Amino acid sequence: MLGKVLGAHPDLRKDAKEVASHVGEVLSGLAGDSKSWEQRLRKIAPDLIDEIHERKQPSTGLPDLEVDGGRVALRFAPNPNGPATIGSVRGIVVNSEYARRYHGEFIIRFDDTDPKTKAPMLDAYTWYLDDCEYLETVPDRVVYASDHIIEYYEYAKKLILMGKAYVCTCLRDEFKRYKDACEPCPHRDADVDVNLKHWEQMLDGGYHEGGAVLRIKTDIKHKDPAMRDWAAFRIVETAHPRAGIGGRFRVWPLLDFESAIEDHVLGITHIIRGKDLMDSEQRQRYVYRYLGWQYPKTMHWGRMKIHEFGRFSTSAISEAISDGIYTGWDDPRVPTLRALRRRGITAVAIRKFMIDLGIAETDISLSLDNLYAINRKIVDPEANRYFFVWEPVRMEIIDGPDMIATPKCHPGRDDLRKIPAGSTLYVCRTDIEGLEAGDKLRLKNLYDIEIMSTEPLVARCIGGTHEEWCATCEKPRYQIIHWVPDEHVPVVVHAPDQTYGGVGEAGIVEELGNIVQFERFGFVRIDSVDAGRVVAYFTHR
RNA sequence: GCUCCGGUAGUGUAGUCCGGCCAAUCAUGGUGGCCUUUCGAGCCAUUGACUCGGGUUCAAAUCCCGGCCGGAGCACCA
Repeated sequence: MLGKVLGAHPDLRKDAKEVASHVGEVLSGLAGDSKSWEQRLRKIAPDLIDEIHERKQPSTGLPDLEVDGGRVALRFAPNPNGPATIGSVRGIVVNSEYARRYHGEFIIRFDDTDPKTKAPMLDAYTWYLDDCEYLETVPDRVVYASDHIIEYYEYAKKLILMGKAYVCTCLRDEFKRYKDACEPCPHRDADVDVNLKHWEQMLDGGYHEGGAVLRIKTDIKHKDPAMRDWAAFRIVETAHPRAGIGGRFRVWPLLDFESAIEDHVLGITHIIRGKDLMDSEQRQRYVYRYLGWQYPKTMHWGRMKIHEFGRFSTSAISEAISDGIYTGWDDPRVPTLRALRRRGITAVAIRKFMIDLGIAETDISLSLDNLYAINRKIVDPEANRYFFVWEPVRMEIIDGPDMIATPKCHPGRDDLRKIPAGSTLYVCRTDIEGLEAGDKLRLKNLYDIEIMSTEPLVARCIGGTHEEWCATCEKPRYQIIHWVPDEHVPVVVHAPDQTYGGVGEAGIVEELGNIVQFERFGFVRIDSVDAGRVVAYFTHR
C-alpha cells in the first residue's frame, strides 16, 4: 500500500514515515467485512472491482522454463549399473514433466561408458524402461552412449587438430602435481601431429590401461583446480556387457566428454539435474566454446537425503545384495523404485512427490512420510478393507451364535464381505494383553463379549448382533477390536522394519496384486497368493 | 588447501531475479476437539520460520559485504 502511494508521488518519499502512519490509519478505518469494501469500491472505482477477487496464486511445483527456440528437448541420463533409485526417479519425473508441459521430447540416454568401475548391468537397461512405463513417462527416444563411441572419436580428433586436446602419458599423481602447481605437464605443448600419432596409438593398443589419456586443454592456471585440463578419454581393457559392443573398444570417453557431445547431437535444450554436476557444466563449456556450439540451459536441484534410507549408492546396495543382506533390488528396505512399486506406492503419488519438491538448489533431508501422505490420499478411497490378525491368539466364545458377519468392503461403499463366524476366533495378542476376566470388548461387525478367562482365552457373547445394536437406543461403547474366524488363510506381511506373521480373512486371496487396507494395521499390497498362503508388502499406515 | 552452490516453522515448499500489497504460502508433522462398530483415515481448531552481524534505503526474507553452518567438485566414476 505504502509502495503504491510513494510510487505515484515520489515527492512524498522524504516524508515516508508520516505517510506510513496515515496509510495505517486509513487501513484500520477499513476494517470490516469484505462485502462493505466491495460496495464502496463499486462506487469509487468500478473498473477495479475484478481485482478484489484475484488471489495471488502461490506457485507450486515446477517453475516455468526459459524457452526461446520453441523446441524443447530434455533427457535423463542414468548409468545402468543398477536399477532406478529414488534419486533417479526425480530425474525421470522432472525432465519428463517438462517435456510434457512444453510438448517437447523426453529422451533416456544410457551413459554406459565405463565397463569397469561402474560396469553396466544388462537387466538395468530394461528395468529403467519398465520403471518409466510404470511412471507413465515413456521416453520418446532411447539412446545408448556405448553405440556412439566412434562418433566421440571423431570429435576427439577434431579437437586434437584444433590444438585443444592432447595425449598425456603422465602418471596420475604426476599430473596432479602439475595441475595443483598450475604448471603444464610435458605433453601439453606437443605438436598436433605428435598428439595425433599418440591418439592413434591409444586406439590401436599402443598403450595399456592407465598408460595414456586424452585431455581437453582448458586453462592450466584456472583458479578452480577442477577445471584444469580435464581427462576426456582413457583406456579400459574390460569388455562391455552389451552384445555388439563387448571388446570392440579400448578407449572410452569420460562423462564430461560423452555428455557434452551427446547433449549437442541430441539437440537437448534444457539440462535439469543434481547440482553435483555444476562443475561438470563448466568443464563441458570448453568443448562447446571450441566447437562453436551453444550450451543448453541448465537447472539444478540440491542433494537429496531420505531419512528412511540415509546415504546410499547403487554400488553399495549391489554389494549388500550379493552379501545376502537384502533379498534383491526390490527388497522393501532398498531405495529403488522397484521396491516402492512392490510396496504399492502408486506412480501418481511418486510423481506428485517429486514435482512438489521443485528444483530448489537447497540440500534437503526429508522423510518418506510426505510420500506416504500423498499415496494414502490416492489409495484410501479405493482400497478394500480386510481383517488381518497379527500375533494371533485363539479365543473360544461361549454362547456365540453361528452367524455371518458382513462388514463393508469399504466404509464409503455399500458392498459387503461375508465372514462366517463360529465359536472359535483369533484376535491380536496386543489387543488382549492386560485384560482380565470381566472386561468387555466389541468384536467389530460381530457382537460384544465379556472375557471369562485369559488362560486359556475364553469369552462370552453378551451383546446382540450388529443389526440389533443399531436398532437399540442405548449404545455402549467398548473397545473395538477386529478378529478372524477359524476358517482363515495364513498371511505374512513384509515391512521395511520387520515381518509380521498372522492370519487373515479368506477373501484376501482374491486381491492378488491389489492394494488393500488391513484394518487397524495399514495399507498393504498383496504380492503373492500361493496355495492359499498370502504374502503382502506393507505400504504405509 | 583451492573452487562452486546453498541456508524461510520439526520436515519439505512458495515468495528472493524486478525491495514496499509478507504480522510471510501450501503440504506434512505436533497438539486439542468432533465423528465413527477399523484406523495412525475424515472434519474443525491450533502450533510453529526469514542463519548471524554490518551496510545501502523512507522501507530488506528480498540488494551489497563479512562470519557461521550445510553440500559438492579438484578421478584414467557417473
